[in-house]
Amino acid sequence: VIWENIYPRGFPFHGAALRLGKAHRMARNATSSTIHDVARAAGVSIATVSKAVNNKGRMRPVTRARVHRIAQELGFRPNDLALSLRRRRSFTVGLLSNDIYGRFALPILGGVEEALAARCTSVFLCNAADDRDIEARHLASLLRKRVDGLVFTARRADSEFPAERTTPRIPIVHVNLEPRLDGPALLADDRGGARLGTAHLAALGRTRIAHVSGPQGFRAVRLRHAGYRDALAQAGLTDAGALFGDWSEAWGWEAVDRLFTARHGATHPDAIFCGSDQIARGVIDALRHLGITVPAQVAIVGFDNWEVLAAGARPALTTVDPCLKALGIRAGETLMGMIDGTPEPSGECLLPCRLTVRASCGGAA
Amino acid sequence: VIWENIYPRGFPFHGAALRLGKAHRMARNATSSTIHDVARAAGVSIATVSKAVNNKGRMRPVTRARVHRIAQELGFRPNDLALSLRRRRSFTVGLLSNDIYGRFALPILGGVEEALAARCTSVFLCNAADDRDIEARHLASLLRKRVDGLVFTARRADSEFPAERTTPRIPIVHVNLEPRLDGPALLADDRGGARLGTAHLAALGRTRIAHVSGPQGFRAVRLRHAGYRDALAQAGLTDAGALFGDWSEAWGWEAVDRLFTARHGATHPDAIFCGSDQIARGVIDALRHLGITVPAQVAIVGFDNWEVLAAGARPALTTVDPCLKALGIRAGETLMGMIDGTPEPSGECLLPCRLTVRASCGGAA
DNA sequence: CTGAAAGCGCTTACAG
DNA sequence: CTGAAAGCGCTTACAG
Repeated sequence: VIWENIYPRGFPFHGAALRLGKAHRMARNATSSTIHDVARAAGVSIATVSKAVNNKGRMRPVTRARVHRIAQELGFRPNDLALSLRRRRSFTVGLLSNDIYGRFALPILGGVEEALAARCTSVFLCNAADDRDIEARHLASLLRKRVDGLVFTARRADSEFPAERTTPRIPIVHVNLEPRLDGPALLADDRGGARLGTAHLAALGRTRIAHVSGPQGFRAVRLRHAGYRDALAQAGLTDAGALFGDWSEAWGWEAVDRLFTARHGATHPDAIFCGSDQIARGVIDALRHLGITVPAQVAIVGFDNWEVLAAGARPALTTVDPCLKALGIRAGETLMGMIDGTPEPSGECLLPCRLTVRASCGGAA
Repeated sequence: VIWENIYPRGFPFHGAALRLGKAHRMARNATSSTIHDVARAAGVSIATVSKAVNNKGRMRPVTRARVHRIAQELGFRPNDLALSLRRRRSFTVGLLSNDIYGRFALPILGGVEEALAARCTSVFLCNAADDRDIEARHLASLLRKRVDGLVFTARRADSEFPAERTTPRIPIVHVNLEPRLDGPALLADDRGGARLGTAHLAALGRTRIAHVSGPQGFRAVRLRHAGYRDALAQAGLTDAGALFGDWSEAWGWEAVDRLFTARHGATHPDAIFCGSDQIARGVIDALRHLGITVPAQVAIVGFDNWEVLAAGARPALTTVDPCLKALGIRAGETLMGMIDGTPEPSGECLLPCRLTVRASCGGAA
């Protein structure tokens, strides 16, 4: 095929007749029609085309209509790159995480994307993969691309992320992450959520409520433990034991072994508030294995509302939902507000968790 | 605070001394220094700055060094918007899915992002959320942003996605999705994977291998079933029964009930090849509940290598890994190749699955 | 009602 | 060795 003049004015190959495959043509990003093409075809100036297609300014209705029609026929698609250059606003934001693969980043990411799409802005997805170099490169690239704002998220709220400490001069929001740069941080209220889950157990009449959670090095673990103790105190109950291990089902099995097999007598817990659904899942499976019925003998509450684990459990797991997607949506909206000029205080802002009631506590919703 | 002249030449407020808050300033995207600023400070022309910072052209080393230093001091960061406009290449691609929340989109997405980041191109994340309108809007936005290429992915390989049927004139690749527009499609080899899993069971000496899978409406279910039968035929074994239900643990429990409780005699399977890890998980738990030991009495193989389910199972699940992340990486590389001009045939390209051996079959790796 | 011109921030032949 | 100028594709005051 001979393509003539597919290179626009000013391009090195302009004017040459070149023999090119489709692939090559596509590589040059298939020069779609511009405002000049429309202007020429409609017999007007580019200024008029601009006003017409943007429904701005004043002109004879018939002119506007003709321009519209021709733009349509030519498949005219305004070039946002040019627009952004002029506007000094790209309608683009960067989402940077140290762990995009993590199960928890996903709903946040989806929420942010949803909120931004609703405000006509696109999001660049960047995974720093726990690598400082990659993180720096992503950040530099985002800044060169003139994103209007930045959102940071991480695997853990207490991550040392971003490592970069110089704040770029654009709005920033942190999601489920302690803020390390200027700008607000939206976090799930772990402590409040734990209070909610534990109080649910107490309200159902359980009096010997144990706690099985992850590594105490995690901020989330400490906060959830604190919330558990808050609720106990409030209900006038005493601590039936808090066990800390790792984030795994295996640890749930082991904890049950410690709580029910190794100990004896009537001191067994009648409820367990777990620090994660994974742990809760192990606990439930282990109890069934021991012939201890859930919820009749022991009621269980988890944390995370990780659908595949919680809904698949037998009985299905009642659990605290950190509402990560809502967090993402809220973050997206906050960022858009800042971009539009609404001042936002730096610092942490906690969003409430919700209890998702299934079958593992017996009580109905 | 009085900010003078923070608006560049040509901007409506240029030249005015304005009283503005920080938020407002940020909203205008904090006009960072341009090539003109550097040129002025260095006492050279912008052409020279351009050549200097890009290490192109020839000039006195001392000039280059000075420009470098000044650019550094001024925190000069080239504006990619301007660059892209000139180059007609944005170093940006769009990733559009009908289900970004899905567990399967995640590793694909991560793989694509990783491959593209390595080639200095950023990815726009777009979730169509099964909504035609949103899909169309995202697509239009991506095209206006002049992405260099597009990758489509979906919850199911046989999704009617994208709904849009007119192919944009830029490279496209489909990942784990039957192609509906021009361009190649990279898919996991479900049939080959199922063959792998079933053959593993046969090689271990199992002779009565059953199959428990999801809804037959899914392409993946039909292909995995076919692969299962391939392997059976190859091993000279007969079909010990294929059951189709839904993608849930509960269905795994029910299938076990049908296979082991409802039937009697010596005809029980000694192995089950499951169509998903979720199903396999239900099967394993149900077997344990019945006092049937895995793998001694019954060996299990799953499909997906969904870490949280497979590693958490007791015993840990041997399963077929569709290598989704590798698929994503490959897709990213293919797309970059196309953008650079390498022609790529349209049509499906299957990538091999791998067996991840854990404990549910007994045999070691 | 319509258009010419300047400008957004860059790069690249081309001339000096 | 260095710089003036044109051009990427748009928008917006301003003049006619």
